[in-house]
Amino acid sequence: MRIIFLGTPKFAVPSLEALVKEKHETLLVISQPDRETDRKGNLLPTPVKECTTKLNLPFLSCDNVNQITEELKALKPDVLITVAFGQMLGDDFLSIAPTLNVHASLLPLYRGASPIQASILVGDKKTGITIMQTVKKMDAGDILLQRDIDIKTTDTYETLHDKLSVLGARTLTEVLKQLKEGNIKQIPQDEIKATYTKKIIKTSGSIDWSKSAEDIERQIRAYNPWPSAYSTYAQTGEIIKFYSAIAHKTHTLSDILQGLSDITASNGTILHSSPQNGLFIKCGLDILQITSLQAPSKKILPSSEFLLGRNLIGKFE
RNA sequence: CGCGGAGUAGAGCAAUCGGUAGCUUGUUGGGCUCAUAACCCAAAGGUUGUAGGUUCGAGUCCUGCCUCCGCAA
Repeated sequence: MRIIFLGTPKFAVPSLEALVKEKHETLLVISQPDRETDRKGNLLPTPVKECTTKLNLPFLSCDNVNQITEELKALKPDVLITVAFGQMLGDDFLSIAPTLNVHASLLPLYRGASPIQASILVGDKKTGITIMQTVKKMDAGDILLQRDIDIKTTDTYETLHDKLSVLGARTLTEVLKQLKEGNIKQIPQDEIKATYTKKIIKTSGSIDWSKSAEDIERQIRAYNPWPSAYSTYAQTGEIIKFYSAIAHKTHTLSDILQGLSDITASNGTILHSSPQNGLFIKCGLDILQITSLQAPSKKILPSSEFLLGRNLIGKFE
């Protein structure tokens, strides 16, 4: 099929590669303009742009595709595909040809910018990919196909993102195949069940120690590696980032910690800290054991190594 | 030249005014114990990222370069 592909970040790359592999005719690939910079301030190409250079595909950077609808129409595409593109699409654009979107959740759940993080935060057992029609209302179009995937208790944003981006590519090729054969059903979304997710910002990572250890552990996984869950170490005022942790029931740990610390302390208190046993922090419910963390300007370290060089006392706020 | 931090033993960190480079852990050897991620003794392990400069003397001060990290999503 004749396809115009719109995508920007890493998530979209496997889908684009799949189109090429399935020998669809990729008329044009469009990304947001390059925005990320390295430490020296040089602009970095978007992952999709980088991929097109490698695959030798026609490419265009564009900060508003609604202004080039005529040019796109002239290419006579059969279908337009958006994967994490990042621009609002207007009526003119959507009238060019059927437009499909690859979304990383089981819609109508988690519409919006951070579906992967949302599914981990909530503690869902499953999430998945939805291929749907792109309409003006965000992520609200009719569903063409869904495929689900288990969320493991060890999955972080990064691992789940990578799995879903591959699943997204596979699901997309399936839909295109069905579309070509002309036997595809469209199922409207149940608006009542729709939920929405916001764009993640830096401060989303701030830890509220009055939450349960389980909730905080999921927050750590959902925001690993970015923006990462963090908290202020009261003793020095430094922001410490947390990358992995284990939630323990208070009653199963009280034996281990007995005599070492006061498990009735306030939320955020460091109950125990030693290279041998690890780092334990009091939460609103139960106890969180931090297993890897990072001090400012330092590397991410397992807690055993982190605690060799410095002893943590007091509390996090 | 976007702003900031860092580089010291295998690993993680100290080193006050510029004056003997230490600590924890790991490794190796020995000892002890019913027993441990236990305890005791000993040893090995460093061109302090790199190239220069200042100095009687530089981990420390100055300049260039390399590498890593945070901010900027």
